[in-house]
Amino acid sequence: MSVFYITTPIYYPNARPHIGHAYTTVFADTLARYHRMIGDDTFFLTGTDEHGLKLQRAAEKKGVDPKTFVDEMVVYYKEYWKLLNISYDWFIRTTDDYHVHTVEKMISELHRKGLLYKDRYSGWYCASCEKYYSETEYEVVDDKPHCPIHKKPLEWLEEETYYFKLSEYRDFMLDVLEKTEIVYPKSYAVEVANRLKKEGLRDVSIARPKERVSWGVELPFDREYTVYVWFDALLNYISAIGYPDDLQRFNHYWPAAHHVIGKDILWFHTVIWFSVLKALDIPLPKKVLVHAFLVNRGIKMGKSAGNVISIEYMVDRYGVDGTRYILMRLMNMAKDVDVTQELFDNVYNTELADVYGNLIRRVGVLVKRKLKGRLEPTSVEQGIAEAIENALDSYSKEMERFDVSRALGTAIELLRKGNAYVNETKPWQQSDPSKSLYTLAELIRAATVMLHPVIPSTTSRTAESFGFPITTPKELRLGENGYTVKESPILFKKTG
RNA sequence: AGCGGGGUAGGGUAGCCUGGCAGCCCGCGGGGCUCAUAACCCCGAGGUCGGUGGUUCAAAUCCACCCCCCGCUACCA
Repeated sequence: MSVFYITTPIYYPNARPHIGHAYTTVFADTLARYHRMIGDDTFFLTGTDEHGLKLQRAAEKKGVDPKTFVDEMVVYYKEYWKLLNISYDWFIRTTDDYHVHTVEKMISELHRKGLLYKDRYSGWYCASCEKYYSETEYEVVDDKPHCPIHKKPLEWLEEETYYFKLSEYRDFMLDVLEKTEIVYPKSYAVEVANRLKKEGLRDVSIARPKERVSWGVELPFDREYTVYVWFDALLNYISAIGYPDDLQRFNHYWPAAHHVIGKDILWFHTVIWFSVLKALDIPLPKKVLVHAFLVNRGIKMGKSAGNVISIEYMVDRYGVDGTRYILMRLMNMAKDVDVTQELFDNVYNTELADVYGNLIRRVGVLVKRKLKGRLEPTSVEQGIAEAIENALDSYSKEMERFDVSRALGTAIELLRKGNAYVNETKPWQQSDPSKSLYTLAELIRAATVMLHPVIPSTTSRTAESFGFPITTPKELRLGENGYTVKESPILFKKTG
C-alpha cells in the first residue's frame, strides 16, 4: 500500500474564504479522495496561519485580543470546508501548542547551527501602518515612496533583526529546480531557477521586533523578537505529522508529501521552504503542485478587485457537488482561466445534468420498467467493455499526473458513449434488453467511480440507487455483479 | 527590460516535445429518436493553425526574426 500525504496552504484568516481558497482546497481534497479510493494510506492536511501583523491589526480594530479574533475566524474556515465536503484528516492552527513547540525547536536548531545572525534591517516604513513596504508595494509620488494606504511619505528606518543565511542555498536550490521533478508543472521550476540565476539569493529576515509585531512565536533565544510568519507557517507541514517528537509518524508520511499551492506563493514554497528543510537536514517533499488562478474578466479574483465569486453563490446555484465539479473541470495548473457564469452554467448543464444525470435517469427508468429493476450479471457488449477499460486506464493516468480536469474529461467521454449506446440499441423496443442495460449499468458504475473524488455525494447516491459499491477504479471486474435499481433519481437540476 | 506562459472555426481548447489527412466541447443549421432533466444520438457549415522568412518530399508541429496578450520579478499566503 502506498502512502499519500497532501497539504493545502494554511490560510490567513483575516477574511472568510472565497472561491479561490475553495479552488485550492477542493483540488487537494480530490487528490486525497482519489488516493483513498485506490487504497493508499492517505493523510490530508489543511489549516490556518494565525500569527502576524495583519491579524494583530484586525483584532485591535475589533477591540479583541488576537487569539479571540482567530478563534472566531477559524470557525468560518471549518464551516466552509464542511459545506464543501472537504475530507481533511487534520486541521492545523499555527496557534496550536504542538505547532508552536515545533517552531521554537526549529528556530533554535537553526540558531544552534549558526545559520542565523543578527544584523540591521532597513527599509521604507509607514508609521501609521507600523509596517515596512517593499519596492513593489509602495507608491511613488514626486520621486518619493508613499504608503499605498495612507498616501503619506514613507520614512527610511533601520532596526535590528535576525537573518537566516538563505544565500548559502543558491546552488542547492538550482540543483533541485533543474534536476528534480519536485515542482510541478515544470515551467514554474524554470521560472524560479532563472530568477535565481539572474538575481541570486539574499539572506532573509526571519524575525520581527516584538514591540512592532507581538502576535507571534517568541524567539526562544531572544524574547524581544517574534518569529516572522512565513517561517512559522511553513513549518505546519511537518509539525502536523509529528515533527520532531513523533519521528515514526513523521517518517511514515513525509516522503509522500504533496504541497498544493497557488502560484503566488511559489517562491516561499521552493526557495525558502526547501532551504529551511535542507538546513534542518530534512528531506524535501515529494511534490509541490502549483496551480494558476481563476480570473474574472482577466483580473485575479480578490477582495481589492471586487470581483470575488462567493462560495455561497456557487453552492446556491450549483449545489456542493456542482460547485466542486465546475472548479475541478476548469482546473488548469499552468495558466489562468477566465471564468464567467455562462461558462459555469455550461459545464454544469451539459456535463453533469445532460450527460451524467440524464444517462442515470434514462437507464434507471428503463431497468425498472423493462426488467423490474433487476439486472443479473451477463456479458458486457465488447465495444463498450473496451471503452470502459480504456477510460479507466486514462483516468488513472491523468489523476496520477494531477490533471483532474482531463481525468473528468475521460469520464464524460465514456458517458457520452453510453448515451449513444442507448440510442443505438433502443432498449425500450427490445423484448429482452438485459444485455444492453447491463452493459450500460457497468458503464455507469465505471464512470461513477471515476467521478467519485470530485462529486462524492452524488456518486454515493447513484451507487445507492443502482445497488453497487464504489471500489477502486483499478479493479472494476466487469460482468461479475448484478444490480438492483431502487430509483432513477434526477441528480442535477438544470440551471440558467 | 529579463524570464515564464500563450496567440488554432463565433467562444473555450487539444495537437507542438517524438514533422505526415487539424481533434474535442459550447454555440449555429439540418435530420433521427421518443427511454430520459425541451434531455439523448447522427450529419453539416464554419479554420490563411498571430506575421514574415527558412529547413524539409512534407510544418500548427523544427529554426530565425517580428507583432500582440497574460503572469512573475523576494519578505506579499
